[in-house]
Amino acid sequence: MLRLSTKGQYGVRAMFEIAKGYPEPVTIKEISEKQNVSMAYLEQILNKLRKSDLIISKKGPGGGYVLNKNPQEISIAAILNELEGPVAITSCLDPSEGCVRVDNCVTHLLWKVLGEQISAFLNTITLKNLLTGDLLEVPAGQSVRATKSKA
Amino acid sequence: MLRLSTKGQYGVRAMFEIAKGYPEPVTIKEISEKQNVSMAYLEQILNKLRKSDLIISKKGPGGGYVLNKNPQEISIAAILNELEGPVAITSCLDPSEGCVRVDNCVTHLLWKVLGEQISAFLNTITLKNLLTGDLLEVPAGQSVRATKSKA
DNA sequence: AAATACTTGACAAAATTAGTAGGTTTTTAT
DNA sequence: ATAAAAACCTACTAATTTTGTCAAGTATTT
Repeated sequence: MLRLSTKGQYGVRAMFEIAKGYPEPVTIKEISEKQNVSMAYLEQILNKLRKSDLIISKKGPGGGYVLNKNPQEISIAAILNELEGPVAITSCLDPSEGCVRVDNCVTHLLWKVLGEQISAFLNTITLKNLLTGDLLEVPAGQSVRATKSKA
Repeated sequence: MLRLSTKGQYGVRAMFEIAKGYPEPVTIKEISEKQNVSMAYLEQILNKLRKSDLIISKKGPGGGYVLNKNPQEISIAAILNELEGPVAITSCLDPSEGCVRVDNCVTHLLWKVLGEQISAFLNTITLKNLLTGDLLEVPAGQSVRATKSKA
């Protein structure tokens, strides 16, 4: 459950390749070869990311894609938001849809909090973290909800 | 992104209704009316939950479904696991599939950690929490990754 | 025996995902 | 100027998953 689509997965991997080359342009062909994703499919993905100003494109020989910010300023959340929309565990919680039941829905708050936790997590991880691999430093035992405080 | 299917959503809501009636049996018809889901669809869902021993069914007049444990012993994670399988952000991370790339996949660890965080969260929430509504007590500002410790 | 409720399996419409195909435009180097 | 390298754009389609419905049974209690 809670699968990410290939667009999101490939998108992050593509951004990783572009981050590796930063600040030099990286071509679709290179990304395609290194990440083993078809050029045509990558085009669609990078197109979206370009329109949201996460990357800049340069045409012609020597061209390619370049990050529009430093790797540490681009979060995984930002990438996925562009490619898959905001985290929305239920359609209810998608800002573009809206909830009919709302008040009498016991699970509404549950999914809302879960979504917020996921977003918070993805916001703290940047391309820099992927480059240096320091994701490993997340304490294994740390729970999202280790303690419960009174409201 | 990261949508839960209706099966998972309805499943949790159905379990909530059964928990509300606990320890008296609750019929499919009641659940259907209160949660506004078709009886036929609910049957499929409850069938799965019964096979995994989360609930017990009683036939005949006065029958219905009953929780097989106390509400505080049934986590949301347990319900969703039965209906949608384990949390697996990528197919790579689904134990029933497996990853070809693994070692050279920079994002593998990222999705693994995210999945673990989600599972940890869902494991801490029980039907009891849904009944009493004390989900509200989760501190709003608490981040999954507030501090970074050295490995 | 009648009422009530659960069981099973097949089927199908709708939506989403995943990817292909083919042509256009811009830039650079010769 | 011209050719090559690269990104850009639009449409289409095949496959898969989701979201259910339907119908004919089976089991239990009163």
